[in-house]
Formats: sequence, structure tokens, C-alpha cells
Amino acid sequence: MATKYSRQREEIKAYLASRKDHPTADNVYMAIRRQIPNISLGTVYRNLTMLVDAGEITRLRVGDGVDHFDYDTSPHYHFVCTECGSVIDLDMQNIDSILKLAGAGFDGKIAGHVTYFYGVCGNCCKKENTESN
Amino acid sequence: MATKYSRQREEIKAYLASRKDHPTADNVYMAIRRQIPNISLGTVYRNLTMLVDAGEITRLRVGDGVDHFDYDTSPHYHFVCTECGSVIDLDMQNIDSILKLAGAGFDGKIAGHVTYFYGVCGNCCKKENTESN
DNA sequence: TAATAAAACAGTAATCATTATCGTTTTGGA
DNA sequence: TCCAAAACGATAATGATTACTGTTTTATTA
Repeated sequence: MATKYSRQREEIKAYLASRKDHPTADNVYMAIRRQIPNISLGTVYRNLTMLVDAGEITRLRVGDGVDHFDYDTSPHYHFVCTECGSVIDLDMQNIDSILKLAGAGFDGKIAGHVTYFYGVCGNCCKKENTESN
Repeated sequence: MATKYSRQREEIKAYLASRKDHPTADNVYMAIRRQIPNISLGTVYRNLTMLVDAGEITRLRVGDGVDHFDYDTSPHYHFVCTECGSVIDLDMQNIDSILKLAGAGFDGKIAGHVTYFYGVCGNCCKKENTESN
């Protein structure tokens, strides 16, 4: 039952805490291998899932087929660039008011919502302007 | 280049048109096999992707790791039951106004948003009440 | 109607992210 | 120090999806 210390898990947490892009399991694996060269990818997945279950990190699914992880568990929204795939935090007020809209005339219980935005990020916008033919 | 007729694709379209739950590729495969017993799963995937690219159907990603498909391409929102996994259409006004909120103070171009709701559907609510200990 | 090239097919192999298994190592309390 | 539980590394398995390949279908043209 009790969770025991693991250096691997601490490194994973520290790495996620240091990033505000939203790394995938493979990103984490590649990064942690600099500190712990023989860490296993399975260990990364297991610890990421443990941390999600413990509420210490959040799992992000933004439709690109790969899970991203976020050390910031406070409710906030994300933007996904359709050009480069980067996932960026948005500074935006919460819109839980849409739960009421969604629940009107629905016969189940609505507990929450998932929202993310997509488009072209600032960097990719710049590139497009520079690459003018 | 030109798209040629295929009975398989027509059956897939007709099946999707007949459903308002949101079938997965495997759901479609199982259903079409009643009409075309030796249809290949690859054919189902290939045609679903063609139809999505042609704008005739929509691909839905609701975080359960499986793509769902929707014959209704008009903008609308979905509810996902955390108990039974069913995906249900919501009759809810559009909330594209949130794009303005998201774009304020963001240096890229926001093109759209993905939103879905989760909770317990009407059927599962009923079951929970019936299964009282 | 026959010839033909492009498109689509069925069957199967490959890919990719993720999870499960298993024998070994680490942790932490007695 | 002893020991059971937890975690590990390595690897196999899974499940959804895509890619490949030789065959069949479609649709155009002679």
C-alpha cells in the first residue's frame, strides 16, 4: 500500500517541475537518462501514472495520440500548435459556466469539461512571415 | 486522383448515417461485416480517413484512446460517460466566444477549440439508483 | 464490347504508445 | 540485521492504427 521513496520518481517530478512545455513520456525518458542512464521506459510510465493518480501531476490529451504531462495541476487551458505540435499554457479565465449550458436539457450529471485550443503558435507565425517567397 | 465508387465506402457511410451514438472503426467493421462478410479492417480505416478528409464525416477524440466517427459534421458538442464510455450529442449553443478569451494576451493565431463534457449519463444514473444496497 | 490504367480491395505485416510480466534490487520498519 | 513490500530494469504483450502487396473493381476510351 504505502508509497516508498524512489530516486527515479523524484527525478521525474523535478524534471516536470522545471518545464512549462508539456513533455511526453518519451521526452521525460530521454531527459532522465542523463541523470539515470539505465532507467527503463516502463519505470517512467509507471511513475507518471502514479503521480497522476496521486494528483501531483496532470495527464493532458490534446488529440495528437500521445499523452503529455503537466506539473501544474491548477485548472488552466492549453493551446496546441497545428504546425509544430507544441502545447502552450494559456492565461485565460475559467469557463466552468459552460457546464450549465451543457447540462440544460441533458438527463445525466455533467461533472466537468475538457477544452483546448488550436491554431498557429507565435513562433510558427514568425516563421511563416520570414519564409515569404 | 479521382475518387471511384466503392460499395464498401457506401455501406460505411450509410451505417454512420444511421447511428447517433459515435461508432469506432471496430464498431463499423463489425457492423459492415453483416453486409460484406469479408471486408477488411484496413478498408474500414482507409475509408473512414478518406471520408474525414473529404469533410463528409468527423473524427472525434474524447480521450479514451479510440477514435470515434460522426456523420453529423455540423458544429456541436459531446458528452462522454465516465461509467459506460458512451458518447452523446449535446443540444447546446456554440461557445466560439471563448476564442476571444483565449486569444487575449496570446501571441499566436487561435483557429478553433475542442470541447467535450464528461460525467455520468442518464442511463448510468438510473442504474446507480436501482443498484441501491 | 474489349482493353487498360487508376483506384480500391483483402489479407497481412509493421508501427507506435502504452501496459503487463517477472526475476532482481531497494526501501524502511521490526 | 532481517524481511516483506515496493520499485526496478528488461522485455514481452497489447491494442489501435497505418503501411505494404498482389489481386480485383471501376470507369474511360477505343
